[in-house]
Amino acid sequence: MSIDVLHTEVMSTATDPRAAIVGGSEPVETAPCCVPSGSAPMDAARAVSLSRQFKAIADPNRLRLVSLVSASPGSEACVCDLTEPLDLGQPTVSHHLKILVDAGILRREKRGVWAYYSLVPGALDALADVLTTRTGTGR
Amino acid sequence: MSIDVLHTEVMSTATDPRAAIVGGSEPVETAPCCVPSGSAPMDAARAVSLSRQFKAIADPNRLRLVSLVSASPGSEACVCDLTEPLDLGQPTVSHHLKILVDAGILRREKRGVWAYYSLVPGALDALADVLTTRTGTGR
DNA sequence: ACTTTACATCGATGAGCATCGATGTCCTGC
DNA sequence: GCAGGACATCGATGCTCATCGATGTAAAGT
Repeated sequence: MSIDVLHTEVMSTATDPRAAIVGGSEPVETAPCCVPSGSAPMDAARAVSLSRQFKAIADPNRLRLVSLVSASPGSEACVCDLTEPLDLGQPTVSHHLKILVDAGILRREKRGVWAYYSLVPGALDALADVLTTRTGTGR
Repeated sequence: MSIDVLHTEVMSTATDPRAAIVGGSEPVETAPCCVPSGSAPMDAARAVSLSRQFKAIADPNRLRLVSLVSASPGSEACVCDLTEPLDLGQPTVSHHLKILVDAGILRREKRGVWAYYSLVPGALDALADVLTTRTGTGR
C-alpha cells in the first residue's frame, strides 16, 4: 500500500522543529513500529458502521437495558420487565429496544402478547474485539 | 449471587398469561411481575459514567482518530497529522481530540509547538471488559 | 363483540452535538 | 520586536436524538 496512510511527512522545510526531534535524515517511509503492513488505520465506511453500534450502547438507559436483559432468567426479558427499573415510559423503552435491535445487539422474539428481547450471541464480543485490537485493519 | 438479579416473577393476577407459564400462586402486591428486590444489574450512575466513555468513541471521526493515533509511529500523533486523513478542519479535529481526552481515552502532551496525542494505557481495554462481562453488577 | 393488556408507531418538542469561521495564545525563527 | 506556524477556544448554525403523550395493532380473557 502507499505511504500516504502512514502520513509520515518527510518534510523538507527547515521550519519544522520535528525535523530536529526525529532527526529527519532518514526517509522514514515504512511503519516505524506498529502499523501492520500498510492498509489504512481504519476505513471511513467501517468507522461509520462501527459507530452505529457504539452509538447504540452509548446511552445510559440502553446500557442498563442490555445489562438487564443479560441478567434476566434465560437471558431474555419483555418490555414490561424493563420499564420499571429504568423509570421510563413504555414508548421510550420500546424506542431504545428498537435501536438496539437495529444495531444487531438485541434480538426480538414475540411469544403471545409479550415481546422477549435477548442478546445476539457474539455481538458485544465483536465490539469489544474492536477496542482491544486497535489496529483497525485487523478484522 | 442473590435471586434478585433473576427478578423471579411470582405473579398473582390470573389475567397474566405468564402466571400459567411460571405457575405462580402467591399473592404478591408490590412488584407486579419481575422487578428485583433491590439492586439493579447496572447502577444508574455507573451507566452514565460508562456512557460518557462510549459516547466518546461512538463517532466515526473519533473512532478513526483513535485508530490513527494507535497506528502512528510511537503510538502518538499531533493534530497536523490528523486533519488531513480525516478531511476535517483543524478546529473540528481539536474539538474531537478534546472529547477523547476528557473521556480518559487519549492523553495530551505538548512538546514545543506540537501537541502529541497518545492512548491512555488500558482505557480501551477497560471499556472492552464491560462488553464481555455482561453482568454489570459484578465488577 | 367488548374490554383489557402488551407493545409498536407517530408527531412534537427540547436538549445535545458536529461542524465551521473567526479569533486568541503560545512557541519558534528572523 | 515581528512575522508565521500550530493549536485551542468561542459563537453560531444546522442536525440528530431522547423523551413524551396520543394513537394503532394484536392477542387473550369475559
